[in-house]
Amino acid sequence: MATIQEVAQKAGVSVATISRYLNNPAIVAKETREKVEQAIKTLNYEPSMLGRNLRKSESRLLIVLLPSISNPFYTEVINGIEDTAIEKGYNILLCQTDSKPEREEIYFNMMKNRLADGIISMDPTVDRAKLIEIAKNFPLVQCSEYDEEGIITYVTIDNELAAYHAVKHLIKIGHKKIAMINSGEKFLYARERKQGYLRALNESGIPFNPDWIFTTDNLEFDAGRQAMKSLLGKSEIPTAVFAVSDILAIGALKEINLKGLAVPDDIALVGFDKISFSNMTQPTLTTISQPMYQMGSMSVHMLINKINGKHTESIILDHELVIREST
Amino acid sequence: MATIQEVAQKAGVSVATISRYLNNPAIVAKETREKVEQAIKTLNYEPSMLGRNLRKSESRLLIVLLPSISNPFYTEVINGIEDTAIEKGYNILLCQTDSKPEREEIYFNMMKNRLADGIISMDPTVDRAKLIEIAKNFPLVQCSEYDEEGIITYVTIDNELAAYHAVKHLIKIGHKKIAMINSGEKFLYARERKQGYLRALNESGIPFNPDWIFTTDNLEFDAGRQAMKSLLGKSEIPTAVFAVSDILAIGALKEINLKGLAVPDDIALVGFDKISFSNMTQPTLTTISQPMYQMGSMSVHMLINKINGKHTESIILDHELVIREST
DNA sequence: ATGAAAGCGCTAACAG
DNA sequence: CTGTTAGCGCTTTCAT
Repeated sequence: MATIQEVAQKAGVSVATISRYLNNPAIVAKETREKVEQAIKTLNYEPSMLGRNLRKSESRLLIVLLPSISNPFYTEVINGIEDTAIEKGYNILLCQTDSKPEREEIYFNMMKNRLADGIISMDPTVDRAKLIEIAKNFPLVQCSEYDEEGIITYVTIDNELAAYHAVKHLIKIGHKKIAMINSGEKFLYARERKQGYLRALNESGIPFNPDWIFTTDNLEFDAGRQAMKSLLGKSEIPTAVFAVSDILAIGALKEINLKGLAVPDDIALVGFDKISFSNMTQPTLTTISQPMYQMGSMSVHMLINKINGKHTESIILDHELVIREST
Repeated sequence: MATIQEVAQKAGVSVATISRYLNNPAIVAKETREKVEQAIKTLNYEPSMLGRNLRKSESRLLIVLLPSISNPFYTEVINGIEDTAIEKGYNILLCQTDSKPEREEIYFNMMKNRLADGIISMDPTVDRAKLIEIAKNFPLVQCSEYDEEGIITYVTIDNELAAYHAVKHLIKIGHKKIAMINSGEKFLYARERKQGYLRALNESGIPFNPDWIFTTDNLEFDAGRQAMKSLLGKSEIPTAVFAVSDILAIGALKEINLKGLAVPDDIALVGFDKISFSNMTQPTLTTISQPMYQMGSMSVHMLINKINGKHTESIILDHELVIREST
């Protein structure tokens, strides 16, 4: 591996000239430039990021913190993050916490150790106090999550309104017995979506039946099945279900099918996220689409602003109700 | 951000001592150690990886090259890679090529620029010549793919045998009209799986019907639907289908359902990969399970061996036929 | 057990 | 337009 010194020697110029050529070829004289190009080519030189990074005290790496990469919701957000990061000359470190604090610790330390220039946190289970402490000392934005205290810059959607739209849609097509499959209320978005659900019911004068809210302890397929199983066992069975994630809805769909019931004729179903699988089920799933790619892209812009010391406002993006076969 | 110098000054020792404390606390005297610990704590010192990396000329980063993170097959392999890498003190850079050469180029350059210590390539569409060139100059292993010339170390399964097992299973439960949904034969695994399909037919004296092989040009859900649509339009319709990926099989399932046919009664279906979604469909999918996690884990071990200059043999892992409701 | 000093590869004043 | 020089923060001989 050739170094900048060797190239300088070969080209008969100083290392500064090589560095200038690398960073701004225009400012070196045409004649010199040609000599440099020649030397670089014959030595097969590639500049070392290690040297550059130390000198500029930056890594051009962004940490993306998420619970798990296997959740299709995140994969689309990541696409937005990645494309924008590359465009801006950054690379991303995808960090799965699996909701384990010790993993989280590793990634926060990488930030402290200057291995990354900033963090995009998408983990809802992250330790709040630690996150705030990091946010105070390093560039950090939250994506799809946010802290109610508003200390941390974020990009998200209006979860209350999105849930309201979903349930309103079910009411509009004639449903009155509407259940909700929610995730734990320790999550802010779960509390907000429940509010939207309640507001929609309330507005239409439909009484709230606590029997029809099922709270899962995770967002996996099986949790959706269990939830539906429970709902189907109630004395009065709902005719429509709003699930706060497509995977939960797909689990519910499975259970409905197993019981010999049909969607949407016996039970209508609305999911959340518009993951690609939601279009592969039989029937396809009505769902709330979040602007996932845009969320990712925006977070990068905001984070890079922060890295460059600029002030950035939090932002709330629009969602969309996608009506398909399940309602 | 405190530096090692400041800590040294505060503790009244030399920077060398701080460095020793950081890397091997045992070799510094107990009394000095305490002074150092005190200084580190009061200054809130965190060592900079940038300095360390330059000095040791390593980045402790591994590039993982894959077509797309949204394919669930890769997510599980990645889990194996990530866990093992972290255990070994490395971090991973997940790099999606989207099968675009220019993206590939970026990541190869990162390697040349010493931003990573090695590459795990899982991309079947990678430019072969370039890959070999990189492999000659840098630590690189292939995961789930391999080059027939055998220059590059790899970890994979026996695709021919896996396909053979899948088709043999269909024959055993009484099928004779067995179609195959394959991906393009530019992919080695596609050619190998076709060989396995043919061998199984041949061994049971079932004549090969070229009408029943459909070659898709991608691995998406819609390609599976199109393939099935075509197969259902043939003069003679097969009673069983072997698809080389679960996503293709799920697409086929959708099309079968739309035509009012039932799986497995009218048509039996076997997929490949055992992605988590293959257990969420109605009916659940019979499939070939690859040891994805282990493949990821092994690749990291092999790559780190290479990084450390040790010789490493390629390896072929076992697959497993998982019989579920679709057959 | 500790310190002094060199240097990893690069960039950025500064001077000319 | 180009060269000289001083580091960025760390590790690692080589002495002591």
